[in-house]
Amino acid sequence: MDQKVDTRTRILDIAEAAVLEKGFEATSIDEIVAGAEISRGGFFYHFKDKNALARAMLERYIEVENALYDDLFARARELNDDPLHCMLIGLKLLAEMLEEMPTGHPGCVIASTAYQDRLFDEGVRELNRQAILGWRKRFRGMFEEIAKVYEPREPVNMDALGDMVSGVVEGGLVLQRALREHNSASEQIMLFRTFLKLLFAPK
Amino acid sequence: MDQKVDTRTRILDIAEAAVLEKGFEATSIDEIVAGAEISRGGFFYHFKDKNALARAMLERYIEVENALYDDLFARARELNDDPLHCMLIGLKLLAEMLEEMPTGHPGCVIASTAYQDRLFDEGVRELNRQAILGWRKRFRGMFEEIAKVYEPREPVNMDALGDMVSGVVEGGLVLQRALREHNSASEQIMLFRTFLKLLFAPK
DNA sequence: CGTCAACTGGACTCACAGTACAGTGGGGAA
DNA sequence: TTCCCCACTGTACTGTGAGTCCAGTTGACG
Repeated sequence: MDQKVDTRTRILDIAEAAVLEKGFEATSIDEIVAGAEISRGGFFYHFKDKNALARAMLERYIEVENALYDDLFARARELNDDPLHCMLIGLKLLAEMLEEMPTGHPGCVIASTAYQDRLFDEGVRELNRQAILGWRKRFRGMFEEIAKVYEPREPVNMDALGDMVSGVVEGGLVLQRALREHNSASEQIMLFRTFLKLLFAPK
Repeated sequence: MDQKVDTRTRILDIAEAAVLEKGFEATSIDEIVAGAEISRGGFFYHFKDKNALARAMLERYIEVENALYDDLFARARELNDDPLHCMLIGLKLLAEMLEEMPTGHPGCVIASTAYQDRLFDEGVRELNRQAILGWRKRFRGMFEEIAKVYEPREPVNMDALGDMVSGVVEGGLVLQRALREHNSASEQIMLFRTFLKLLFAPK
């Protein structure tokens, strides 16, 4: 079924590259079809419409992103057992990774779909929402571990702090795109890291 | 020339509301034309194409946003002369204002255009860029004033810290849109405020 | 040998952006 | 009073891209 590289995956690969480069709306089906060397009929055989494509892309993105976070913080944990230092190392690794990514980062697809809202159906929007809620849960858990060891210097809402990881990444990517600077996102993450250092500083 | 409400302004008003609600691409010219009660010819008399409309909208947005910041921090300054407290009060006011805005905040147009990139011409992109650079300058100046009085607890890049205001707002608005929660942006600003309190805390 | 999944290819419809241009109504300058 | 021009109206057209429909082809497998 997928000896060479199955067509569906090839469509997603081509679409992914195009969307990261110029956005979803600016990417035409004809273009994807040409890139994947299939017919228009072939495209619609795999995806009911552009919405179905968006959904499939988002699903893949979110999986990749989650795997990336898993890997990042697993590596950080190997380097240091302390939850705070693990977090700080993980964020450093994330910042470095973002600087090395020339084109774009999966995260930006979240913002992209969020801002083109009505172009997508409820399924896509809900997927988006669940992804962010998943990251909230993930990071809130980590922050709670940290808070057990280091009492926060100021009271903070742990859900909001969890969201701040996603928020800083998304915001950084917006800045990066608009400014045409390639390190804005990593700079913003490093500032967030400074925040955490101060927030959980031992007395 | 503009006794009732001149047509150009009326077009911009209608377009603004529609774009804030559902995004630029999802807003058709026919729809704007119907809303403003003019003919298609009338629209193209005022705007060469959709790009020109985007540009005019962005220009207006950026002006409004700048006026808003001027006003906010002027009010903050009246309440407290100290640069740090002025900043903290200003951010509080901003957070409150964001919570009261039901639909959307001008800022989101920045992210929106940043992510639909190729849909717009270089003029629009450059406008976007200059707006963010303007805010960087504005907030960097304020942070430098603060740093003169309160030495930062950790070394920070002042440009990046200036950008962080825009980044946190943009990121917060992305979260807010995606999560369908109305207070994410204000929560994120309040966390950023906590960061500043810790960063510039007297020893 | 038949059948089913995975396509190809072509001919549609529809919506929307954008062009072109002829005409019109009203207010100010000559 | 006339004329002119600004701010439109209205119609008709082109082009592009999404999406539909469907008849036909090809190759793997039972």
